[in-house]
Amino acid sequence: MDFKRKKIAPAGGFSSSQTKKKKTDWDDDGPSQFEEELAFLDEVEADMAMEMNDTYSTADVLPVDKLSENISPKWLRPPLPPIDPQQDCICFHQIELDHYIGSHIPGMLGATQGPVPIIRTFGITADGNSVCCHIHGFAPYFYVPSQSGFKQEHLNEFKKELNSAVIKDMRSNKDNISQAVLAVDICMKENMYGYHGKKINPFLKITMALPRLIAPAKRLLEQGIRFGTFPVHCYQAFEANIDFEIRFMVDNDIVGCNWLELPAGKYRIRNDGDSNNDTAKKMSLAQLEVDISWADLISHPAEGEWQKIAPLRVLSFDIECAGRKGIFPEPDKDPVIQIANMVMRQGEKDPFVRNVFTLGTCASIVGSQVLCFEKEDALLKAWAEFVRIIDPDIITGYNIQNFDVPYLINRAHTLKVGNFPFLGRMRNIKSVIRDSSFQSKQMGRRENKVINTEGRVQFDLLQVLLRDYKLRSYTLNAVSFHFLQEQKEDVQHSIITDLQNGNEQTRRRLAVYCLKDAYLPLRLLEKLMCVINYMEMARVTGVPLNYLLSRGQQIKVVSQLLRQAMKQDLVMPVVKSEGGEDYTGATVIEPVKGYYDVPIATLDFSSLYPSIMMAHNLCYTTLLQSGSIDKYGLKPEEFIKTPTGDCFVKSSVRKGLLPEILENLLSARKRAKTELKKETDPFKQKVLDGRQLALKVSANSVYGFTGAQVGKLPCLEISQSVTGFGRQMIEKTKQLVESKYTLTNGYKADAKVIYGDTDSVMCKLGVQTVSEAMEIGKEAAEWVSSHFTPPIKLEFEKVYFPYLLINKKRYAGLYFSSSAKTHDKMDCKGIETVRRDNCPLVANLINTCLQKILIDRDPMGAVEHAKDVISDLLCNRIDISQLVITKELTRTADEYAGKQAHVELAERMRKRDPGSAPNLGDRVPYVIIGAAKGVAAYMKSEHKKCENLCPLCYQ
DNA sequence: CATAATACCTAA
DNA sequence: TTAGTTAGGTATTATG
Repeated sequence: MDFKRKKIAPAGGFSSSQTKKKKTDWDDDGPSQFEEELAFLDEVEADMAMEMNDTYSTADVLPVDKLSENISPKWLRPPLPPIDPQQDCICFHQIELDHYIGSHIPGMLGATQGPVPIIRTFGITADGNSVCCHIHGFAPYFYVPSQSGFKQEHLNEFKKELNSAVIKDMRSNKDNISQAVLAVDICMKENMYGYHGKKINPFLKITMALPRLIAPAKRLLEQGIRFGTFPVHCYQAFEANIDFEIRFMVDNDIVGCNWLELPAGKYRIRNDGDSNNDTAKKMSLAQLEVDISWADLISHPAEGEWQKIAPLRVLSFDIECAGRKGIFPEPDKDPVIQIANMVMRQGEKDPFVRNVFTLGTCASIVGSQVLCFEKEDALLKAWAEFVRIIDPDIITGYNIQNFDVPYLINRAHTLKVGNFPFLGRMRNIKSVIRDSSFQSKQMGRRENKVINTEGRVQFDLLQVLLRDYKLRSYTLNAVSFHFLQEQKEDVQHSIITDLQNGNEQTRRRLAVYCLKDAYLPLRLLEKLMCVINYMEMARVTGVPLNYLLSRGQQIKVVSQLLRQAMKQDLVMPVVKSEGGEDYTGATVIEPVKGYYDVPIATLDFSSLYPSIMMAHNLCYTTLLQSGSIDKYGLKPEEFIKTPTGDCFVKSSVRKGLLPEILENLLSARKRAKTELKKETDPFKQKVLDGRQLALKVSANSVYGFTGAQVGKLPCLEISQSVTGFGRQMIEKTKQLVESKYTLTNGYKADAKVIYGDTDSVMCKLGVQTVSEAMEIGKEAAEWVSSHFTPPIKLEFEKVYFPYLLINKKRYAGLYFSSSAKTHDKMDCKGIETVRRDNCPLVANLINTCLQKILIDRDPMGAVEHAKDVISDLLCNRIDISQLVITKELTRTADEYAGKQAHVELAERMRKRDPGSAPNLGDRVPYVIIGAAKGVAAYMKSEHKKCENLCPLCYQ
């Protein structure tokens, strides 16, 4: 008998701590692979420097406190070339845009007295110089229809103010004011109110009337939105719930991360001295700080040459703290002992700055600068200065947003390091920690800390991964393994303090570990093309980069909708959102369950919901209200009735905004794809690929937006019509396929649609080979397409052969698409193998069984295998400590009242070691500690004959 | 003990 | 001051 316990390889890249190789004596080990990699970077750099001779002059040191003698010239940005404001234009790649309340600057548009709102944007020139630009004269506003209860005395006050206004354009349009009034943006803080019958801050009154923006509102009010859902009189205000930044960007055709141009003669450069008192003093750490009026600014659409990306500086860092045994480090008690930094220019391969700040001595590390400090406060002070000198545009790391940055700020506060919390680009703005909670159906409730770093975008890799990827584990180690097949340096958390208290060699070991933790996020960012993809998303949807990480899906659609609405002279109403009835969604065709040893052709509608909206012109502005048909005397050929009974006018009467947005997105995607094919430069290819992906994702989220009942502009008539059309289409597709491909029509067999979900049908065509199935599939797709309104299109996508249909939303098959000879992959949908709430043993077992069934075509072999594994399990031949189960802990332990195993476990972990206790949203690996009732009896019974999975696995 | 309610995660 | 949708399978927990 075999008494040895079998080792089960962990599935899904998860590796429990027990399986890791333990290094007990690090001094005896040679350099790790990472150390060699670091050393290699040094060599590469030396060669480059020889060729290019690219050292920067130290003359351009930014006016911050000196960071001892360790300042390296390569930390500095390239020196600013001489600029003649009358002759030279300045172009920069804008990466952040915000606003503040400041005061008037002579020569600039806007109110001359009192506080004025100023837009501020940061960016980088093509040469890598940092720019801070103050944009003057743009005022917040929203539209108020004159008949909606706006008091006449307000209007009179407005007129008075306007008559004395300094902006001359305003005068010529003053007669519009009685028709439509532009009032304050409610997002403005401090004693300013939107118009809700409340008070209006006087300074805003005189800056409000931007004539070209009155025009559409006026027309709107005169004509009404003829076919709009929302009659004007129903709403107090239009576009009152729009963020000021978005308002500015939309009105000026600026999209997130595009290039801005300051034309020669139109801007003023700020400088440090106070010699010139009509020029404001430089307030930022940017190399170039300028003022300009909003009307003078030129925005370049992200096309052609302006698709380029400036050499942005990306800083990745990681800190280590000396925690007490078993207690999670607390910033008021536990010191920061190391901070590792990696700085890279976007588009380059390797970081050009690599260093580590250590508390206490540390032996040298080839490929990295080591900066040793005796005192912790000096270390923190120096690091903050380092950040200000490096002047990063993007700050990244792993969980920096909720751990590293707050910890550093709190620690610096405890140690009274005065200048520490100035991590942004503004000299006078302190970085403070704010708590924010964000909840959405997509991501659940998420508590976050927010730290302001003006001009620098925080790009916490953990947050990116939580948003974009569904993973079994989100530890840096697991993530690195999953994407890079690489792991962290092997240092247990518990020994960090011991390493710190050791000698310069042990601290060196810790420093290498810390460096790798700063390096890995950079590598991951690169591998996953996060920066490029996010920038393309910002450009496509028009929102600033930081919105993409801090806000939800809706703002992206709102931004596009506003832009399109402006083109058609329409304004967006404000609706109060209230939860209501759910509407019917898609159809899932009842599956004919079974194992199919014949090819199954799969036909899909490509971008089903967007194409429905385009085909039928579904939009807010085309929806007809009950009674409108008679009221406007519409002829039957001028409108359609959707399956849900809602009516929309055809595009011949009025073209909808949503269809237009979708057409633009999809045609831009087509363009990007063709450009991608032509492009040979791998960097540009990445950009284009990121772009086409962003375009696809944006198109698909438009439907969701219309159905979001707690949202900015829900319209269930649209969303339910879309799903209604979808249901009709999949049903019709099934009928068409089954009626044409029949024996009587001369085909080999009667075709049968055995399954379908939302936009796809799986067809058994009665043919024996993959290539036949492909051929008929293609023909069928084309033929069926001809029965629908363009651009709706059914496409042949793939053949499954063989195909195992277990249930609705649960199937597996070998996927043939690129070739009829060999399968591309084994495709599993909804089965345990793709779910993250199973123990890996189950996932592995089922995966192996599926392979036996589909690849080896040996179902009985699969049964035998399952029996063997269950037998091993029941006879205790599997090391139970390897049987790791992971489950999502999405609620606080209290809410569960200790009723689920993983919650119980979380509580025990907290008791034993509060430091390692799981937090909200963490995944908790745990082992079986007791079997359920009935398992013992089950084990005693004839489990050898059991063909089902052992309940143990599920316990 | 049977059934309903709920949690979780996925398909599209 | 902010949040994309519905359909649906499977396991676990609550309830009579």
